[in-house]
Amino acid sequence: MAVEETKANILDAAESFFAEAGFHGTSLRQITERAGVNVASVNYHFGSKENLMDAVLRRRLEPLNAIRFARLEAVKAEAAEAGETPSVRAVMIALIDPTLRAVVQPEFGGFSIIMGRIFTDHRGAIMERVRPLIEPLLACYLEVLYEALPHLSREEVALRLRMSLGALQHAIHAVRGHLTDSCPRELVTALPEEAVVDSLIDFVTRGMEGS
Amino acid sequence: MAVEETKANILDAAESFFAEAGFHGTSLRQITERAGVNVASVNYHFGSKENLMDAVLRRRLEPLNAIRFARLEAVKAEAAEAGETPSVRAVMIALIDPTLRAVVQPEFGGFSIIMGRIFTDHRGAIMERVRPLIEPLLACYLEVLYEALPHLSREEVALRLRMSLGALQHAIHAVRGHLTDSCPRELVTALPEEAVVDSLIDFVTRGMEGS
DNA sequence: GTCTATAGATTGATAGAC
DNA sequence: GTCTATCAATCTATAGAC
Repeated sequence: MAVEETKANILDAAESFFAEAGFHGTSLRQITERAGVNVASVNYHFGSKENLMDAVLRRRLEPLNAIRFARLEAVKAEAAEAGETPSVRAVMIALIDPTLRAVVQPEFGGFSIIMGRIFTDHRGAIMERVRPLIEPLLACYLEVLYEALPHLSREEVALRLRMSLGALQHAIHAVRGHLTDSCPRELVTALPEEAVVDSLIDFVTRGMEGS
Repeated sequence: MAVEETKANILDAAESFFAEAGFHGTSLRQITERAGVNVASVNYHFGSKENLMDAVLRRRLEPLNAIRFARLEAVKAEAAEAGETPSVRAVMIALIDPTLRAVVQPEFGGFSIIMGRIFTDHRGAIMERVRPLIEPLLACYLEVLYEALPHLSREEVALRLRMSLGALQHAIHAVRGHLTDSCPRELVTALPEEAVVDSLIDFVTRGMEGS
């Protein structure tokens, strides 16, 4: 088996198990068995279980963040060309649209579940390793939102962004739950992906802009 | 040591460890050591580690849910007396106000972190055990919201409630992060509890009511 | 009810043959 | 690069003295 294929198989298996049972709830033996590789290969290719989790996250987050940065730059450029400040709605679309669309792709497996869990994990070594992947992105979006909402305090804008991220996270779970398996009935949406994207963007735009 | 005191000490220690490292990331030895009790006492008093988690959750959720049910009933009664349907805002206050106020109390320890993690866990034995504590409450709130928003489809209302719960969850983390320890800077709010409650209620009311 | 001691299984990581 | 074998540590749960 080619090296990259072996690594990809390990990453796929790890992603699904970490989503299902969490980092501590998953053993390397489960991962290597599902990946069809040897027990020792995780430590050979990744160094440790923790490094493996890091690789699982980076594989998805780095390309996704590149897109989200680019989308924000495009919004800023377009507004600058018109001599205006970007609209709140345009900024939120730049953040939400690529995120939700990426995350519902089947190959993203349990990534959204892992991220959702990490996002509510304030402690632990893993959060420390994801933080540098998230903070710069949020900082860029916040800068633009401060300009777009000059009548609000920075604290208020940051809190509203945080609440919007919560809405995004749960919307993702609502759609993904629909795609995957057993969920509390009330928490799964029967709406198609398109409808959820639209509803979410309207929801957070109203939330960000109000009063 | 009195029995109830022993059990309470175990529950306190378990709550903080489960919040810090998760269910699988916590050992009974860590819990019993912090609680100042014997290793065997968990199995004596609770039967198993999983039952202990169940008890940790019930201790907080059952009284909190009783309050949230009562608050909803009060809103319904008040509206019925005036011959109207309850306002969306009143319903969201009934849900959010007691939740956020309970959860920021110091004795609630890591409960909000545990709940946040479970809420994004669609699988696993623990979710199965929490579900009956959550679903009936959501169902009651949804019934009232359907009436208050008759121009929207039921799917749309349910999705919006879910997104509001996401906003609530992240608002809780924003305040609690402020009260506790290291968090990503952007994700912690410097605003006082009162301001967060107000901002959150405005945010979700706008989100639920729009278009 | 609380304790010590331990069974029995599983873990992450590594050493060394091929 | 992949394998087997294994180490040393850790885990949950329980048995039995007090």
